[in-house]
Amino acid sequence: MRPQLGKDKILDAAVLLFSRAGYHATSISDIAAAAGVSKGLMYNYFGSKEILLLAIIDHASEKMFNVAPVSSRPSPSFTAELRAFLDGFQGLLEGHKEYLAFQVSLFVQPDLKEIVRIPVQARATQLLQAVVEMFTVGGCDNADVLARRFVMELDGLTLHYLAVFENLPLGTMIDRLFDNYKDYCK
Amino acid sequence: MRPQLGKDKILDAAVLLFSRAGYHATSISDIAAAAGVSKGLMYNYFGSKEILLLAIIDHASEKMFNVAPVSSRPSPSFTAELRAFLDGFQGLLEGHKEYLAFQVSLFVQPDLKEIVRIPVQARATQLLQAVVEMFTVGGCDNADVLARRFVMELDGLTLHYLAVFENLPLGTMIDRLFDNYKDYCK
DNA sequence: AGAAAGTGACTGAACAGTCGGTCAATTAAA
DNA sequence: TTTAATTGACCGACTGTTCAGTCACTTTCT
Repeated sequence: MRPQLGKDKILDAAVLLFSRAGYHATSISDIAAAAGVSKGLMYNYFGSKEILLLAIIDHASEKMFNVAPVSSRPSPSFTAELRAFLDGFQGLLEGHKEYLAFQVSLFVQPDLKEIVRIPVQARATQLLQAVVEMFTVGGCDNADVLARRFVMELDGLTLHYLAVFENLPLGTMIDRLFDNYKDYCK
Repeated sequence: MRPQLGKDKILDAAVLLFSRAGYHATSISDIAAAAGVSKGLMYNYFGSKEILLLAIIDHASEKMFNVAPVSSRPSPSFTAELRAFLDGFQGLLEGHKEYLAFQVSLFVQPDLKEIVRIPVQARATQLLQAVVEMFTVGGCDNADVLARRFVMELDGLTLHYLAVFENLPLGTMIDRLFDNYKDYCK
């Protein structure tokens, strides 16, 4: 049987165009044209534009947020762990700026939020849990509360980086976060 | 009371529908119908949907973020000032949740961001300046840096409140922010 | 071996519906 | 009467979606 080349091409083109222009501003025709494929093929693989969106969230999020759980790696110290996490986060921000902005946009548009709520929220809690675990094995008091605040700060940084102040000194802000949290745990 | 003019009815309906459903998911016909007015009248006052959007930002933001500058009010103490600011912020979040989500959505959709960048960014820097001033008259060291981090945390909290975790204990998180920043200044 | 039958990835014209936008005509106000 | 406010039928462009049909390929039959 002939390999399904089209499906991946559609997926890749859709991620790119959705991230570049936004969900509503990107038409199925645009995606098909960018993928070098017919419009009909899209409906052969994905039943609708909304289903394509869900497929993208699975597809792209998996590649992106696939951080190994803290406990599975040898953790030399809490500060090293924290440093590594923040470096990874910085890399994520710098490497996938447009897609991250797109993902935020999904959650802030009522019509799209309804569609993507479950999978994205699952990813969010997953991330929160990973941070809680980092603080827990790091021996912090009130790891839950601390983790939530930490993630909140991370999201604030993300929002500023993505949208508000274009030339935010990302490295400096990350360093400041590191300095602030490194002494909270033993 | 004087009957509401067509222009205002359009503006109010547009704010409501844009906030409820999002910019792209709201049509001019929807707005006209909700305002009890014809579609043509909308184009009499606003040249296009984009211009209507800009008008809304002026209209709604003015009513919403019209916080008096810190220096014009008598400031009994920094902690009181901070408390008042945070209470005001909490009120803003609780009272205009949908509109705030809408405003965030504008900045995170590439096509809309281009349209609203200047006015919204002006509001953002205005808010940042107000916070800097609060920290400055409060006698903080590094008021600039502190203010930026404070605003970042505020934005993170906003994002969580708006989108991520629906039942966030807002009051508790605000209190925690207050406790954390109240001792930074003299 | 070769022919026939079958598979499924892929196409693109066409669909009904919606969109933002226009404008000559009507109504209300000055 | 002159001016401004307001209407709603109308337009072309474009939307997401459908589906009958094509064709390179594999499997089965003779």
